[in-house]
Amino acid sequence: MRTADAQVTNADVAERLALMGRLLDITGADRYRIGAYERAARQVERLSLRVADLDEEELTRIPGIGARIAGQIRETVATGSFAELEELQAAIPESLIELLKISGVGPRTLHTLWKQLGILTLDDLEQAVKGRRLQNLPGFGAKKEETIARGIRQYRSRPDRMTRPAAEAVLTRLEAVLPDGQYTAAGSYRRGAATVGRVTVVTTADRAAFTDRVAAVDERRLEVRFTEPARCGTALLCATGSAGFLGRLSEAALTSGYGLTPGGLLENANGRVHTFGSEEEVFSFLGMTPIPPELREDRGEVELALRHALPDLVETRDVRGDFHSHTTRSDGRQTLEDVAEAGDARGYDYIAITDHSSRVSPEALREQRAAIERVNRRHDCELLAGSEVEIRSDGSLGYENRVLADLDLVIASVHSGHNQDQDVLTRRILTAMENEHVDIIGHPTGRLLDRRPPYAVDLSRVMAHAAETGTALEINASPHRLDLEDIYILHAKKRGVKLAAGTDAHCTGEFANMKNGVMLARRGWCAPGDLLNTLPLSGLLEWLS
DNA sequence: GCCGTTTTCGGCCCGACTGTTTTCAGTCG
Repeated sequence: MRTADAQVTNADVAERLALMGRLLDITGADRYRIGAYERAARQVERLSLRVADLDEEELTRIPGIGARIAGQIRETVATGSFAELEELQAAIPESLIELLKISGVGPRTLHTLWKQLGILTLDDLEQAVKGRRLQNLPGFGAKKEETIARGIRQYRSRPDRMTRPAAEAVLTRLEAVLPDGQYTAAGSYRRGAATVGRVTVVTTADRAAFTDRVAAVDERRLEVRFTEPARCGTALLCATGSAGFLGRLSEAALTSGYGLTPGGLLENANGRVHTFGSEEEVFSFLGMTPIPPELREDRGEVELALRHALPDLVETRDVRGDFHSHTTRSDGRQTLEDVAEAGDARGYDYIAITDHSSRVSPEALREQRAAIERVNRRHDCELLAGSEVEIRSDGSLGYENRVLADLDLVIASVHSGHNQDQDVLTRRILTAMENEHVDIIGHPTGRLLDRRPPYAVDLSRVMAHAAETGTALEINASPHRLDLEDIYILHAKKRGVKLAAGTDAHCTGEFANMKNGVMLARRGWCAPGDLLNTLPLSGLLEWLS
C-alpha cells in the first residue's frame, strides 16, 4: 500500500470510490448508498482541480460529496486507500468481482450465487450451471440459468484483443520510457483496425540502451522493433503489415528483382541492399502510388497502386459535421451549449442532437427544439434537432410519427432484445427503415468490442433495404463500437448505400472520436462522397428532405 | 451516502425488457 505522498491522482481516488460502490453492490447494500459512491467517483474524475490539494471542507462543497466520503478521500490521499474499502475488500474475493462481467449476472444475482451456493470463481459458476443448481434458487429459473450459461460461453470465448483506447494506454506508457518522438506505432493499430492483438512500434532509439526498458512496459502486448533512420521505410512497412498485404508487395517487388526485408530492398542480381528512410520512397522505387495503411489488407490495393489507380479516400478535414450526440437530457454529460461550442471548435457546420427517445418525452423534445434554436443564434455550428429513437423489440418505434415528423434528423437504433433470432431482429430494422422519417440506422450490429458480440442481424437484407428506402447506415465512431465494421462498409458502398459517421458523443471530448469513423470509412475504401458527413449544411438538409 | 428543507427525514433517473412471478425484481443502457 502506498504511503503518504502527493502522488495520489484524481483517477486513483475515483477508482477507489467506484470500487467501493461495486463492492457494496455485491453485498446487497442500499442502492442509493451505492449510487452515492458511483456519483462521487464520477465527480472526482471530472474535477479539474487536484483532489489531493483540497481540504475536507472544500471537498464537501463538491456536489455529491458529503462529510463521510470527503473523509475517505482525505484518507486515500494520505494512505492510498481507506479503511472501509479495505474491510470490504478483505470480505469479498477478487475472483467474485470478475463475474459481474458476465452478461446476465448483475450484483443482486451475484450476491445470491455467492451467499446461497458459495460460488467464488468463474469455474465454480460454470460447474453450478452444468449441475443445474441455479434454476432452483429463489427468483431463478431454467431461462435465467440458460442466460447465464450463454453469458459464460461468451465471456470464455471473448477474443484476447485490445480496444484502441487500451492500445493507446500501452503507447502512453511506452512514451514515458522512450526518448521524445523516437517511435512510430505500426501494426494493426496503424492500419486502423477496430481491435489490436499486440501493439507494434518501430523505433530508432538505441537497441542496447532501451531493450530492457521497453520490455518492462508490457511484455505480452507490446512489440518494439529497433531500426536505424536510414532503414525506417522498409522497417515501418514490414512492421505495419498486414501479412496478406506484405505477401502481395513482396511478389510485386520480386517481379522487379528485389526482395523485401525490414532492412531494405535486396537486389537479387547483385546482393546489394537499397535502404529507404520513408515508406513513400519504397513505394516510389517500386513504381507504385503510396498505399495508405488503412488499405493494406490484401483487397486488391497493391495491384491498383501499381496502376496508379488507388481511390481517393475521405479525410478528417472533409468532415463537415457529426450526426450522433447525447446531452444531459438523456444519458450525456454535456449541454446544448457545450455541444455547440465543441462544434465551433472543430469548425463543423452542424451537429445533430440525438438523445434517446426512451429518456425524452415528446413535450421535452419540443422544449429541446426551442432551446436548440436559441443556442444556434450564438454559434456558427448549427445544432440539428434529432433523436436516437428506439426500435422496440416488437419493431415499433419509440415515438409516434407526428413526433418524428417534427425532427430534423432521426437515427433508429436497437438497444434491447439482443438475443432475438436473426429473422425477428432483421425484420425489426427493416420495418424501422420503412418509416419515412427514419434517416439513419444507428450502430447496425450492436457490438460492443470489449463486452458483447454483434446481434444476429442479416446485414445483406439490411443493406438491400437501405438502398431501396434511401436510409443511411451509421458508422458509429465510438472506439468501443466501431460499427459498421470496414468489410460491411465496403459492401454498403458497392450497393450505393449512404454512410453516416457519428461519434455517439456523451461528453465534448468524445467528438474527437470522429477520427475513428473516418479511419473506418477509409478501411472501407470510402471516398468523400460516400460519407454524408462531407455534405455542407445545405446539401445535408436537402438529403434529409 | 447525499441533499435540501415545508430543516434531521424522505427521496434519490428511468424505461424497456425479461424472466419470474401473478405483481415484481433484476439487468441493461
